[in-house]
Amino acid sequence: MALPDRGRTRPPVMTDVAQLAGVSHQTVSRVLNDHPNVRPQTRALVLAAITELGYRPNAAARTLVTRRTHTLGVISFDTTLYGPASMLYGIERAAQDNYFVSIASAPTLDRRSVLDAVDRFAGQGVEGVIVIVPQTSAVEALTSCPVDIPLVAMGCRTSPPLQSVAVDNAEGAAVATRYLLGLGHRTVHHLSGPPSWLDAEARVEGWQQALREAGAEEPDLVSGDWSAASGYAMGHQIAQDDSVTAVLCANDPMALGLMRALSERGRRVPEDVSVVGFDDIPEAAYFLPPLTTMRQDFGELGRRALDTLVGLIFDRDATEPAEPVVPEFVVRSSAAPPASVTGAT
Amino acid sequence: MALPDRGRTRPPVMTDVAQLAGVSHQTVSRVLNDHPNVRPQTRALVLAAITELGYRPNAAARTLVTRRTHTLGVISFDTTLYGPASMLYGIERAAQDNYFVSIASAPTLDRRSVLDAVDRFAGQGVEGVIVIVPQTSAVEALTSCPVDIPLVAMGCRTSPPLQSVAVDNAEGAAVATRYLLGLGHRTVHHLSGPPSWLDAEARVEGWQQALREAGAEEPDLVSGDWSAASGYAMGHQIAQDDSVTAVLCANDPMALGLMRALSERGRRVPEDVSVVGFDDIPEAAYFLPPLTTMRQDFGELGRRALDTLVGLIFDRDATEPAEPVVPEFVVRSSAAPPASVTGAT
DNA sequence: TGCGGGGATGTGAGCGGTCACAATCCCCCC
DNA sequence: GGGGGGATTGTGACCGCTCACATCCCCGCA
Repeated sequence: MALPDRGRTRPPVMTDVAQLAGVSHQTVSRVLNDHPNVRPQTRALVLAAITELGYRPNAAARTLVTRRTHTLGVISFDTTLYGPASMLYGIERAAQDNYFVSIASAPTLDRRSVLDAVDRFAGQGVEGVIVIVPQTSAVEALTSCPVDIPLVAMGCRTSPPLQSVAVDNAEGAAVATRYLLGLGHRTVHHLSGPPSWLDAEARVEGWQQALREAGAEEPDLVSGDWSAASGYAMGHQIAQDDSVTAVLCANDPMALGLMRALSERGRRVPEDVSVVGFDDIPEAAYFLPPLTTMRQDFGELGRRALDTLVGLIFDRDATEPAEPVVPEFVVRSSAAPPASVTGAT
Repeated sequence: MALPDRGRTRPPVMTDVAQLAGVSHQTVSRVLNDHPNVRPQTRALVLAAITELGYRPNAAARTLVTRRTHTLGVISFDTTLYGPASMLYGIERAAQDNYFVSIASAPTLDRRSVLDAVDRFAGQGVEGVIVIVPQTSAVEALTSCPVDIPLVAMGCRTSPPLQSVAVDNAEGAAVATRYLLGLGHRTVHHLSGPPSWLDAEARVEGWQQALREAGAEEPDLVSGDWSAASGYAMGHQIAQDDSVTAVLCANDPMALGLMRALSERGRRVPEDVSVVGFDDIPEAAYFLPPLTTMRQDFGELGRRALDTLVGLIFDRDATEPAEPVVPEFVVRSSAAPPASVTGAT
């Protein structure tokens, strides 16, 4: 299982550079690490030797003594989903200058599989881990994580001691709900995400609260699994109920599925039923009709997650919870006043 | 810039384990590496010491001597796009057991930025790199990559010596075009991807070839940038031309944008214009109307990319180009015979 | 009773860097 | 002309592991 002997000779090491430049290995090291107190002339000599030899410092050797890997791990469930993919992208963009980012997808989100992923990363020597697995089970597992490593959860609020950066899901859902109520709808139905997902739960709470504030009746909850397919399936159920005039969906794909189900049942959007999504995926503006939705700034979230993690890495006690990112409501045409208000059919 | 002193004492090392187990460090190493010739009793002793101490081998130290990092790098352009995200996911799932996968996104795909990414990875010591950046510029840069490292390009065919695993884009586009032609359309328009993207070009070729084979007139090419927004923008242009009855789009989001533009101009899909996409994103089945499209098996592609890369890592000369993955045509309802055939308006 | 030989284990030398510390060197000032 | 003192450079130890090799033990066989 050894690596084949690639290339002609063994790659140059620091001593080779030192020899060629006529200095000691330590001086080469100084040049490499931008130490002051190296004569410009000497530095130039070393630099020349480095390029001539095509020398590249050995990361493992350096790590062995500095104890820094400049690597962090990101654990995610399914990076094919727009949300996780965007967060991952945001993290990577933010980390690029200072860290390598290593990824791991947890096949399921039970305690075991999440903890295994953390363990794997710890074995690799990552300096910290960001977790995009906002399920209650995962969060519980992480809260009592046996591995001593800086950890940040991402996407939704978690309780201490587990640090997190979050979008204010509850507020987002509340704003959307109030908007629909404000349009004149008697009440708003909610097609939620899977029960054990924290952000799904937060959105449910926000929706409920807005309903309660307005004194509106709280319809039964219907939940999907984030996919358009589930939105479509549950959509048929929703479409049967003629009293439904407004539906808040927990993400955009489900809204898409719902709209298709609605259309198949001959119920028009927004004339008969108003639909609002969550996320603002790039395609949302081109749905038929264009989807009114709650935009999340995943890039910003990624940046904050990184900041928080770095804070944790360098100062164990930086435990002040970060402000949640507020989502932005994007009004397009999938939501409108109900027929009872406009007077139309 | 040193790491803070996390935890109470320094983590246990091999010698600690050896001492506790009453053996030499070498024996511990043997146990760790599943060497034969260790008495079961001794092995048990060592294992016990390991768990008692919570010992975890130091990856850097091991790498330093074995020269293996068990890490590979994936360079991608925008992992937010469905295609790249899925490929990345596929790679990660396939690699999980044997490698860590490190990611890097190239902000642009010029020579410089791609080569920088490879260089960064080389500095980290990855054993190989998979590149999901199928632009001509990137491929050219990679073909003459100065860094001696196993490299596999992903998504579309490249010319040797750069290895690649590919989807047969040309054939896919040809099949879709023939399908539309077979439906009775006089010709098929094509809303292509950006010019410098290899897979976009391959699809254009396939489309052209199918047209030529059928003796159909070849309309001017219209190209977008993969986004629904660009599909929408170009869609308006296409919608103006009443002679257009069938459009093959180079991916699904552009098809979505196109359909919206069409609908705004009062042209129905598929009655007035047939639309076919490419990729089969999970949402495609829920577009209005459901999109007929060419499905790509990105997971399989990821697996193959990994296989190829591993082949390259262990046997420099395994240079037989892999068979391209054939996409699967998925018929839904966005394409139909033209009005001239059905006799309707 | 002595010897060959293989299994089990120990010993010491690196792997390629960085760190702490020592050794120079140079310049300035008394 | 000699003594700081800072800038510059060199020396050797050491990070934690694996590798090559030496050693030791025990058994079978002559």
